[in-house]
Amino acid sequence: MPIKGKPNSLDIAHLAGVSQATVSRALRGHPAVNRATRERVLAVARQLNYTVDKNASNLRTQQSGTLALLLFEDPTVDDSNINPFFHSMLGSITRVCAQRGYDLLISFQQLSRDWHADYEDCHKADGLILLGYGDYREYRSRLEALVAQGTHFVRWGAVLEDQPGISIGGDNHAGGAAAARHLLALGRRRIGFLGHASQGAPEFLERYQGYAAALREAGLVADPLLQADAISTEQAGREAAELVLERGARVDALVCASDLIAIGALRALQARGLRVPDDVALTGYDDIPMAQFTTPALTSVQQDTKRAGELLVDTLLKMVQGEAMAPIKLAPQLVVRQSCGVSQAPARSPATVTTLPAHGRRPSRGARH
Amino acid sequence: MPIKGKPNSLDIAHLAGVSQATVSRALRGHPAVNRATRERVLAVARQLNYTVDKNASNLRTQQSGTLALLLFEDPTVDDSNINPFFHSMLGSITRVCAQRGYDLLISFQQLSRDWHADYEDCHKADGLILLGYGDYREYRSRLEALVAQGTHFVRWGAVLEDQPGISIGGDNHAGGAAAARHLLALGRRRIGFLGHASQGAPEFLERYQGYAAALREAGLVADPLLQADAISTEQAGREAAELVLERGARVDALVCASDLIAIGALRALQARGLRVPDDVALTGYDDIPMAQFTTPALTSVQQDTKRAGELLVDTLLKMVQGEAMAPIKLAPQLVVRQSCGVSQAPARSPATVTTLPAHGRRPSRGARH
DNA sequence: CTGAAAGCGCTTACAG
DNA sequence: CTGAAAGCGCTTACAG
Repeated sequence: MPIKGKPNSLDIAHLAGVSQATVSRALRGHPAVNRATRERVLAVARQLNYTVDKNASNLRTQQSGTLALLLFEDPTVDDSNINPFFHSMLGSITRVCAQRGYDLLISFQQLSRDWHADYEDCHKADGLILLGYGDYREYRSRLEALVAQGTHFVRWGAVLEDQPGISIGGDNHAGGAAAARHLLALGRRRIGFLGHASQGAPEFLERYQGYAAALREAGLVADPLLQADAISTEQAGREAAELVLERGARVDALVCASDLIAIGALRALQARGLRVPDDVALTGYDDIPMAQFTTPALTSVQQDTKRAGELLVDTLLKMVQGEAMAPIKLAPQLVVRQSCGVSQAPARSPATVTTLPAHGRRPSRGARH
Repeated sequence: MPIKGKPNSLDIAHLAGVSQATVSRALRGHPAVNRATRERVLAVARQLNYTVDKNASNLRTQQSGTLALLLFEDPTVDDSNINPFFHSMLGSITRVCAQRGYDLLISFQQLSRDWHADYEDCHKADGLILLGYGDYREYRSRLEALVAQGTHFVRWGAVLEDQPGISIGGDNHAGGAAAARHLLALGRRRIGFLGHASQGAPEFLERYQGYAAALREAGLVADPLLQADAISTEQAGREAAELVLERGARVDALVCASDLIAIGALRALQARGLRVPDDVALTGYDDIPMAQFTTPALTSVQQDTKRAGELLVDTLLKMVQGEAMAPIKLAPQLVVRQSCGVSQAPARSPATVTTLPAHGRRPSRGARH
């Protein structure tokens, strides 16, 4: 065997005594190839450690067998600390891609970069998965550009009306409502909300609206004095909690738009000598791994990241194949721990999990509408 | 503009009134191109939203501008739970790749899969970054195969003598010793070790050896009754702690080979009614985010994942360019929290950090040997 | 400074 | 069932 670089299909052809076209067919399992021929070719290929050059085959077929995951982060967030919620999404997406035989390209983009043309246009990926918490108003126009170019993409985030492209997200309204109802059922009445309740953060806004709706159901009104904006970081949570406390209004519970916010709030409360849950009860959102280690352990709204990853990948793959797909909302689950005080449910396991019906959308497998 | 698919360089050439070769040169910033010509080409390209087809250019140049990150996990680990330590490595590697202008392909491989030919051979990546905790004996032969094929790769893990390829890793001996010395300084004498102390897990073995060396320095001997094997999961940690306790030998401290093991041990101890740190002190390893949220917060040995990511990527990139590189050991830091009891150091901040000198290797920037 | 031409390694109609 | 040939979209000597 010559000690040249990687062998190509012509090398295999010579050694197997067939044409290069036949090598290609044999390797791809083309049905017309004679069985004996195919086996000869495969044997030679294996012996030479031959693999098909992806650049060449992709160029020829005009597809890449690769998906790109683009993660946008709030620029204010510390570079090295990706939101833990995304880790679990990433793990799930990676595995599903592998199962489907696709490679995954990943990139942590800044909103400022000119990403829209990056991957699919240059044929490095067949489609894009967008993940992130940037200001929705800022990047909505980017989504429109992607749609206009015919780029295939799915996005994790709030599922809104009249949205460019396909979004898959949790039912944030149901999740926010569940957290608030849980607190109401435990007798809390002065319930605040920590997190951006604005158009720029539609997921948080929906959680806020769910929270407010639950209060209304109970004949209460969401008190603006008990709400403070926060992005999804511990520090922002701490500052938001301090802001609410400084306003002096009575508060006996805080629904937080994320676990990181809740952890920050927990620290702020404890620093003030307030007891959680005795003085102020707390709920988080996402159920990141840390939630079970805080003291008290955090009651949180869990999103099914495993299923989310599957839906994102499979939806995108179908879109790449030309199918028209629809947005999907996933039902969240309330995970009850100790940060809200005694639950009425008998605490048999360390955490009690309640599945919530999705709000307005069917959460079932492959749900479309 | 015709509504055909993506424009190619010939389309640009026609519209700019130049040859296709000139378009290619202009786009790549070739110095010989006339300034006015280049600007005309760039203007047309921008207008048509043209991007170079990577498959074509990679095929032509025989390189990909892409690195592949292969993560191996212990097959016994739950699929959805990647070791949190790897998350932070992953974040760091991703960012460095982006900074260096490289794309990153990621894959969570099972050891069983035939990965060695996967990425570089088929020209999807110029080099491989290997990350993982599989059994070292099992995959050492794979590393040898990679070396034999001339594949460019770097690996995160124990830096051993006579190792195939280039490894970059923490100074585990120094880390294990630091944890044990800290406990010794606090008056503990019956110090155990939780984690695989075998050739199959060289990082854990080195930590164990550091621990044993520190005991020897203090005139003590590592008691086999106080050691139990564990892979890096909470459950394994719990079981290992239970095993040690069941043996009935007196124990007043446990050095754990990872934070997950320590968290499991913490739960096992507390379930038995033992107080941490009063009855048994505990140290972890890796300083994952959860370590600061346990009660008591976990004293741990921190690895500089940011720097590790930089070194992995930059070393690999140099290897791709033909440079010969050497292994690197990174100095770890002891992060003191509450799980070992009162520290002699005045606890000014919530955590006291001590940088340790690397053991036997220079930890300095770009260190080689 | 620019163009014509070769060629990277495949896949896939088109013949036979 | 198999081969000869075209062509995917680039980059880069080679001329001029």
